[in-house]
Amino acid sequence: MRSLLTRPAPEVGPAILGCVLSTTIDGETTAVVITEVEAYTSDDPASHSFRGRTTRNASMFGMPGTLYVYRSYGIHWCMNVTTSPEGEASALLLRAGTPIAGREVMVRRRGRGDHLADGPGKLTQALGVTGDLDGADVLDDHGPVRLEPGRALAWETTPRIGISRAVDEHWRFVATGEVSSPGPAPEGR
DNA sequence: GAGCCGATATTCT
DNA sequence: GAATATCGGCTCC
Repeated sequence: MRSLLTRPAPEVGPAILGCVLSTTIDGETTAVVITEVEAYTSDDPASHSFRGRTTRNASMFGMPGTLYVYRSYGIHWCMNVTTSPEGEASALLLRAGTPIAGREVMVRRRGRGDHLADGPGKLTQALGVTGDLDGADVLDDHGPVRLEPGRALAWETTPRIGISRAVDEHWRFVATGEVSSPGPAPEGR
């Protein structure tokens, strides 16, 4: 898994779709199948790391599998997983997932029963991810956030969302078709 | 279902 | 002082 992540984000993106992302916060475990990501590279004008290392984006320069959590629009948390070798600031923004475990916990955290994790801010809220987890290693089996292999999914690329630079790079990867999963039926989109 | 708008923190100009 | 890797609630079809 670590070697998989030690590549540029646009290559890792499609492989991450279908993987299982789980968190254990305050003894409560939740998990989703990743269905939507965006890639950001070190020489990418739209990336937080483009202007060099700062206190906020330091985790982006860490080893592959490092979690980078930042606050978006002052209100929401967004989570990334660092790719590429240490020192190279390439990362995947995790945008959405399908709940497969701990659904009740997500509903409580979100304060509603639908649209649990179909957006970047919603995903972090449903999983209980906050800035406290910035810098965690997602490949640590005993860590609070874990990334595990899953089923490969069909996918397509689209332009990235909410940015103004390098809009022509189609580095948003969206899973298409059904996510086969145990448990309650996943919500649609 | 699509489209507008306010909330709010951190960074950069 | 402006911009931003967003969301939820509101309106108006």
